[in-house]
Amino acid sequence: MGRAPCCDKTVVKKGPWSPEEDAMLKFYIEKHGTGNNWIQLPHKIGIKRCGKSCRLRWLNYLRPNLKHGGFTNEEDYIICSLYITIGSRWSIIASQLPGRTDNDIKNYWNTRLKKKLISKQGKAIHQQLSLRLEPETISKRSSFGQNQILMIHDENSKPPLNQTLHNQKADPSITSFAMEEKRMDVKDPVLELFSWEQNRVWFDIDHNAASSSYHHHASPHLNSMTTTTSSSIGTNSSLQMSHYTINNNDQGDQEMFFMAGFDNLQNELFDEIINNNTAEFEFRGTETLDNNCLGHEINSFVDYPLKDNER
DNA sequence: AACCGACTCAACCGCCTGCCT
DNA sequence: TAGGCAGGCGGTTGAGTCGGT
Repeated sequence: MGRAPCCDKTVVKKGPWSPEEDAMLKFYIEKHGTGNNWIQLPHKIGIKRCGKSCRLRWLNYLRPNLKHGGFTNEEDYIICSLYITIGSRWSIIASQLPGRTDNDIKNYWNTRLKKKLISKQGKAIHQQLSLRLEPETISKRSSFGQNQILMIHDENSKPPLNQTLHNQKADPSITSFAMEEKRMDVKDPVLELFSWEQNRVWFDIDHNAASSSYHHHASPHLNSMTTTTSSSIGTNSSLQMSHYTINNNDQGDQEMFFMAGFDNLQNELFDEIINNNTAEFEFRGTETLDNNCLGHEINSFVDYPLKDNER
């Protein structure tokens, strides 16, 4: 036996709301509030609607300060960033966008934004999103912090998609990588090159002041992003690149990269991702050592467009 | 002008969660 | 602790609209 319905479906009206119904609902709630009981609300107002329908109508259409349509580039960016990180948890995404409803964002993503991204970045990125972000594989209790860059590689040598996230509850202390390996010879600014190969993202660090050149290879597998690093002098060591993890329900932890200084560039970078067929980003900045933590201060980036035969 | 497929988005459905008794 | 219930949520639907032929 199924669950009892919340109201008598044979009595309540369904379909689009009339202006009169809207006016009655709006007038009543503005005067009396919801009374913390949506089920009783339509009876008090005197409209033949299901309580859930009243709630939805109020939240998605009638309540004050709602915005409809006209999503800005910044909103696009936030939606994409959060979708990549937490999946289709529209209410959480909506909580980051004042005046937007989860329904609006969901519709906008499904009808426009997803296609926009796919058309710009190619099918591979979409496949990557689908693979990585099956909602059931990510804990609903996960959270996220500031200064995160989620590096998404794909299987076809397309560019990684780097995203930084906004969150009002972010932990401001998260600003740098932490290395298990203690490195005491890092003094001067370095050039960092981010790129990708089959099944892995990689970046080079050229230590001007050091006697060796290090090549750090990150292998962001679906369920484990523990990385390894190797240097030109032949040592291999384990590199912990993240302070932060997202718990997958069944498959262990998923890690992310963190960097400092990226916030200033995120909109510019995002515009490049959205509007151009960017093949590669090269990040430039400063590497510092602090309490045995290797920090990467990103000051600028250069993007390289896709070649014609890659479009 | 008529048709038709694609698109949009308001609204519904049903499951899950958390609160209350 | 268990059961009932309302709220919350994400997926889906379908009527209306748009644009191309």
